[in-house]
Amino acid sequence: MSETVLWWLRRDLRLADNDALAAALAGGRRVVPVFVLDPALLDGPRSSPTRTAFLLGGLRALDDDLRARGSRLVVRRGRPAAELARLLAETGATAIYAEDDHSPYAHNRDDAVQFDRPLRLVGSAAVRPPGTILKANGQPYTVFTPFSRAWLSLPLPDPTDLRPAPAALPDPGDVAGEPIPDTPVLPPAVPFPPGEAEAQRRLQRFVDEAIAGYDDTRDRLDLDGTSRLSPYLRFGMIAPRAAVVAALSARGVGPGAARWLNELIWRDFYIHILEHFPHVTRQSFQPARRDVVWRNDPDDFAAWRDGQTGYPVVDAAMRQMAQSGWMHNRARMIVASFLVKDLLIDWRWGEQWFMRCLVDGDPAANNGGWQWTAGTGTDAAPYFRIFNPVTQGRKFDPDGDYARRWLPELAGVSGAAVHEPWRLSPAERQAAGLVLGRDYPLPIVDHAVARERTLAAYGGR
DNA sequence: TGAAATGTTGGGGCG
DNA sequence: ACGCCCCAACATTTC
Repeated sequence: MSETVLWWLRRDLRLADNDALAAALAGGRRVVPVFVLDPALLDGPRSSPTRTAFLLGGLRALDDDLRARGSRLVVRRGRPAAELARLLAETGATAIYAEDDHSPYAHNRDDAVQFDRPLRLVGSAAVRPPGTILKANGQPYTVFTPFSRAWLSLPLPDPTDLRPAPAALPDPGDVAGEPIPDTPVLPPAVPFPPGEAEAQRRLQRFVDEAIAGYDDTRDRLDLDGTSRLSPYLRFGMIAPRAAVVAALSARGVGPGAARWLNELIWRDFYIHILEHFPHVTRQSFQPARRDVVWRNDPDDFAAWRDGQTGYPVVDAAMRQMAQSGWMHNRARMIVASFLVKDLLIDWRWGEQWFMRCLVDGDPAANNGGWQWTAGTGTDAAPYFRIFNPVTQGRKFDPDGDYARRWLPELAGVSGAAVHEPWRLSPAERQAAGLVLGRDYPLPIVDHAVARERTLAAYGGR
């Protein structure tokens, strides 16, 4: 019998362009594909039933893809190191192959895998793994623009660098596993069918239809101008390298492709930041910003969380996330600015709530985004950059369609006036069938007042 | 990957 | 014709 190895999947749920799979297969070995359901992740304080449901759907899709090629997915549950130890004993495997994963939790998890047979980390969840982009003095970048310049100066991938999915896979043999759980169920309102095939279709559709206009429409809340690939990138249902190749190939269509590539470089940037500065999960990247006196009013937090702040663009976005598991990136900045700078609530409260809701919730990107908004992070928005929720709504949802889509109680208010319902005349409110304070809240804070309060709290004056 | 306050300019109304 | 004022539009500064 030929040699056996384990292929341990974590966040690379795909067969195409999977370096770890290719390395496991080298030499014609028997490969046992393994996924370990890790209770520390699935039931932790930062877990999300929606994201778990998406993951389980991805496992099902992967299992189908494996079975179509003569293999199957072995699913176990427990502490990964313990389950892998059992699997090595049961299969006689001589090595474990996995794609490198870079969060602090991932490193601890992988460091616990210490056996007489090696864990070989091949490839990366980043396009360019941490450590490969450093300043001349060997230090990591902490500012995005020079980071991206260095990122782009390295050899760029092209289509020939992408490995096709193997047409056939070896039979993993008789290895015990548990059925893929059927709960939690992905709510029908979540518009992300899991799986590698869907991820590839979306990338293709985005490149064909939307990437040319991405530079103009990416910030529009009311349009479908983004790729909506984030959940798939989060779980590696598509290789980030494949997304980069697609962006590079589309450069001829206009500035949109370069802009989207820039977003993919931001993704790598925050993976690197988390790798080099793991303390950012617990506190501000910038020591000078650790002494902000947060108000942390629980009622304000509840209003924000539930989409009941009285600012329609904020509330629409929070309800979009609660119902669909996803939020437009512009809206993420708006609601984050509102929580941190209008309500003066610790950004970590918002960061955790996002992790509990988002299908694409990812520690690096989520932490980076929150610290950016809070003005506490690398290359962050300055403390005095405070979004005006009305201005943002009028600018990026100019007809009010996004607000009305998620706030049925405002359906009777037409146009951009929906962004400040408290300014409607009594006659207009009556015509819209709207009683403020009953159907929809009055603003929980006056933005102008809140802004002054935050400028003072951040030590501006 | 802001917004508000403040400053400047230039056209038009008007005495 | 001229100065004065108002104010919108734009630019700059400040938070």
